[in-house]
Amino acid sequence: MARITRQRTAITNAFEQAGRPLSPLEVLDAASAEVPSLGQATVYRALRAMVEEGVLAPVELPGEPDRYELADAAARHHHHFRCDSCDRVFDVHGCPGGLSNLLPPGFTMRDHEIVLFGRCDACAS
Amino acid sequence: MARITRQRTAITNAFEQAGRPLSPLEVLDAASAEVPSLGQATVYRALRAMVEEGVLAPVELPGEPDRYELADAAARHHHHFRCDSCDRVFDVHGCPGGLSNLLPPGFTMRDHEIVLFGRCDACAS
DNA sequence: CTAGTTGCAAAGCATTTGCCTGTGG
DNA sequence: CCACAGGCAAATGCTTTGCAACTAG
Repeated sequence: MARITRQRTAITNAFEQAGRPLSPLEVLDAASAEVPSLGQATVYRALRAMVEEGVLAPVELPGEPDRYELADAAARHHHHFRCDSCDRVFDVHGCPGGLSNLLPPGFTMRDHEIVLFGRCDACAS
Repeated sequence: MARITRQRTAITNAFEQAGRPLSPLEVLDAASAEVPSLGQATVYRALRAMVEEGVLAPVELPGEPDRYELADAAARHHHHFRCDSCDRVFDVHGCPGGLSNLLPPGFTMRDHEIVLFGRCDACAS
């Protein structure tokens, strides 16, 4: 099982304080404040381990490095919004449904991903 | 303007014969049959140039290298399907709509992307 | 001709791995 | 104690770039 280390705690804290999906670099920045010696390899290893443990869920966006969010936030089916201006990613709840109607004949759908692009409230003004 | 070379022609042919979004590697494989000396750098440079010329449109999928498709195919609004088994990507026409209802207050939507995951007809059997 | 294109190999980035030291339990 | 975790640096994989040779128009 996973050991509870200073680094791991700092990474978990970063996610709890952010409340939105974070990239490995964002995690490194945030957690470095708490554990200055934190290395990038540790962040990547911890993120992967935490995904396997079910603590984090990966958020893969088009044309960008993967991000991660706390698994409990991911439990409710949701999608993502990426701000054109500040590049941050936010959760979007709800889902249009009816996507399986779009499938070509013979195709079966296992899952889907929806990403919205635009401006967040802070950047819209 | 772009010059018409053997390599460029081979790349264009690859897209026309495929009829679906191709990754740079898939392009290299397909076009190498026609121009064996084709190098990867040439493929990347040609793809970028063709996107700028408006001949190709980029298709960015979560967690994967970019793919490209012919711009005329991209002109009609559509989305993509990625097969879990063969990793190929297909176009999916249609769109559920109503996505702007999902936006949090104050957010504005410029565009959206939908990706379906599952099995294509060839792999479903 | 001659500017744009190609091919090769080296350079860049983000991410992963090797290896040895540190440490949680 | 000692196996797992961390830190550093080297390795990897995909994409880009530098540069000399090539070729379309």
